[in-house]
Amino acid sequence: MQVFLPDGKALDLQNGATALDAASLIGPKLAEQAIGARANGKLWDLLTPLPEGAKLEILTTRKPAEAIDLMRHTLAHVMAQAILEVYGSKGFARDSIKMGVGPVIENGFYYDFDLPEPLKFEELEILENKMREIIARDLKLSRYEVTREQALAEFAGRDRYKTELIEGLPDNEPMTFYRQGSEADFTDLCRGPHIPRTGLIPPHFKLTATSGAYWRGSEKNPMLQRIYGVAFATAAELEKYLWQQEEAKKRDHRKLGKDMDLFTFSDEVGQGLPLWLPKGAFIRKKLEDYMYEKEQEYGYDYVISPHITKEALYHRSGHLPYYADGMYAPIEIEGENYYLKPMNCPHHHMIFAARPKSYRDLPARYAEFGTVYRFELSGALTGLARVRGFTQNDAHIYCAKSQVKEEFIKVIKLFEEVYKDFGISDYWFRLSLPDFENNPEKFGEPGPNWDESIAAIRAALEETGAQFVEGIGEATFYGPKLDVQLRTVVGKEESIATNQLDFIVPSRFDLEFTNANGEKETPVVIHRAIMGSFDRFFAFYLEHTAGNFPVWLAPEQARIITISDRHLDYAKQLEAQMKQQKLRVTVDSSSERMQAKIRDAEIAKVPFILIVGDKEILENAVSVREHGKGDRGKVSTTSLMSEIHERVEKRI
RNA sequence: GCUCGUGUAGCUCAGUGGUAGAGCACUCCCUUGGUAAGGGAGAGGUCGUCGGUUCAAUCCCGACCACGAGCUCCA
Repeated sequence: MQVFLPDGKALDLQNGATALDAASLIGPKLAEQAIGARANGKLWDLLTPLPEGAKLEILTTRKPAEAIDLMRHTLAHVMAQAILEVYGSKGFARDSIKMGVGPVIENGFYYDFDLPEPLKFEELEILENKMREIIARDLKLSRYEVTREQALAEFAGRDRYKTELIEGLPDNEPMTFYRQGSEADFTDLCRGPHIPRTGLIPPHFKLTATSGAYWRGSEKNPMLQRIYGVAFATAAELEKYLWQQEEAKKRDHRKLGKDMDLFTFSDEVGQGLPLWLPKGAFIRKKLEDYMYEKEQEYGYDYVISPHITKEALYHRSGHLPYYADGMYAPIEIEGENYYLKPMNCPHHHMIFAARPKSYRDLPARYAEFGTVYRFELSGALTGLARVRGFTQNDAHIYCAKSQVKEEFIKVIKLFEEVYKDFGISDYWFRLSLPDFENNPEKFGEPGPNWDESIAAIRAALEETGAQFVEGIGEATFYGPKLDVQLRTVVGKEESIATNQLDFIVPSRFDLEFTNANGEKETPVVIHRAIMGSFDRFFAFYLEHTAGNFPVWLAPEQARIITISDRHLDYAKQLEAQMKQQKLRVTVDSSSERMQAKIRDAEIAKVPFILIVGDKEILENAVSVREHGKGDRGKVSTTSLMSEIHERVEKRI
C-alpha cells in the first residue's frame, strides 16, 4: 500500500504497516523521535495500521504539543497501572480493582475506578510518584486486536464495567487492547491512540482532584471514584494552567463577596437564598438603575408582578406538570394551590392580555426586575452564580412575526452596548436550533414557524455583524434561542444570558392583537434577559473585575487619609465638599499610621485614596493614590472632583 | 438529588476524651508618622444542630442542616 507524506511524496509500505514503519523507512533518527502521527488530519498513533492512501504526517518530540493528547491518554493508562501497584502494595488483590473509562479531556485526563477502599486526596502524591516511576521504566506500548469473545474472556468475572463496555461495542470495528510493558504491567481495552513508550511522557503533569462520578453518567448506576489529572507538553503551559487555577481561586466571587462584605448566605434563611449586604446591594442597585435607563431608551415599559401565583396559571403556561421539579412545592391557601413564580412570562402575558391590543401597540416591550424562585438541585448551587431565589433582568417583547428580525437587531444592539459599558469583550452569540430527528417529542414537527423564526434571527445576526456559533438540539420546545456566551478572565466558558423566541405559548394564553385589516392575530414573544439574572451577572462581573469596581459602581469611591490628626478638620471639610457633589467618600480617622491606612484602603479596593497633610492644605489640594496604580502626586481638589465625575459619566 | 470531603471567634485556621487557642479584624490607651502592617491592653466562642456511647464529648458513633469538589439536571 501507499501513503503520502506532507510534501506529496508517496511511500510504499506493506499492508498493515504502521506510522512507525513509515518513519523507520524514512530514517532511523525520525523513528527514534517519533511519538505519534496524523493520518488524513486525524491524530493517529505509531502502533495502529495506517489506512490505504493516507496522508501521513509524523509527529516528533520536537513538537510535543501536537501529540499532547496521545500523552494524556497514555497517562490515564499509566495512572491505572499506578493504582494497581499502589493498591497491590496495600495488600489488595488485583482483581478487586475494577475500572471504568479513562479518557482525555480538556487540559488533561481522568480515569474512573471502582476501588476496594477510596483513595484519599492526600494519596494523590503517592499515586503521582508511582506514575513517575512507571514513566521512568520506559515501558513499551503494544497494540493488538482481539475478537469480542477474547475481549470478554479477558475481563470475565472480574470487571463488570469493562464487560459492559465490550458488550456495547459495535460489531464492525475491531476491538483493540493496549498494553504497556509486559502482561504483568497493564493492559486495557482501548481504542487508542497512544504514544509508543511511557518514557516519552513529559514530566509536566499533575494529579489535581478526586471525585465521585456515576458509571456512564447515570445516577442509577454505581458511583466510581474519578481521579483527574492535567498534563502539558511544556513546563510553561503547566505553570500557566496552575496560575490560572490560583487566579480563579483568588477571583472566586464567593471569596471576594465575603472579603468585601458584598453578600452572604445563612443556614437559617435557606440554601441558595442570598442576603445582599449593604455594599453588594448598592452595586446591584446601580446595575438595576443602569439597565432601567437603557431599557427606557430602547422603548421598554416597566411592569411589576407578584412573587406567588395560583396553580392554574402554570397549567396554562405549560410549566406544570412538566417543570414541577424545578419549582418550589405549592402553598395551599383557602383551598387553592399557589406557587412561587419560577419565571415572569406568564404574568407578562396576563398584562399583555389585560387590555385589547392593536397592531399599533406593537411591539409591546414589558420589562421587569422579576424575582423568581427555582428549586435547583442542592448540589448545583454555587454562590451567587446558581441560586434558588434570584432577580432576572427580564423582558418580553410582543410583536408581529414581521417584526421579529427588527426586534432581534435591537436586542443584539442592546447587548453590545451594555457589554461594552461593562468592559466585556470576549463574548459571542449562540443560535440554538431544534433537533427534530433525535428529539421529536421536545421540538415537534419542522414547519414554517421554525423556519421563519430561525431565518429572522439569522438575518438579525447577519445585519448586526454579531459573531455567533450554532448549537443543534439546544432550542426550547417553543422556539429557537439566542444565548450569549463569554469567556471569563480565567478562560472558562460561561453562558450568561439568553433570548428565546416563542411562537407557541402566546396562543395558549389566547394572546391577540388586531392587525391592520381588522383581523385578530396572535403575536410572537421574544423572551430576553440582557444581564440574565442580576445575581449571576454580579457574580460574573465580580470575578471579571476581581472586585476592582470602576468608580461609577464602587460603593466607596474615595477615602481620605490624613497624615496626622491635625489635618482631620481639612479632611472633614473636603469630605463634606465632595459629598455635596454626590461623591461617595469617607475619612479614615483611626489612630493608625498613614501607611497602615493606605494598606487598608488598598485591600478594600477603594478606587481613589486621597492623602492630605500640610502641603495639601496650603494649596487646597490632595495627593491622589489610585487603587492598584500607586501615587499620582498632588492634584487640586476641584480637578480631582471633575475627574471623578468624568469617569463616572464615561463609566471607566 | 448522589458520592466524597469539610463545619472551632467577624475572617483565615491550629488543637484536645477532663467544657479552647493563634494571626488578622474590633474596642480602648500610647504613638502624629508623607504612600501597602508602630506598640500595648481588652473584649469576643452552646467548638453547625439534635440524639447516642462515656464518670466525663468540641473530640468517638448516628441522624439532620449547611458549605466545597465532582457527577447529574437545567423551559
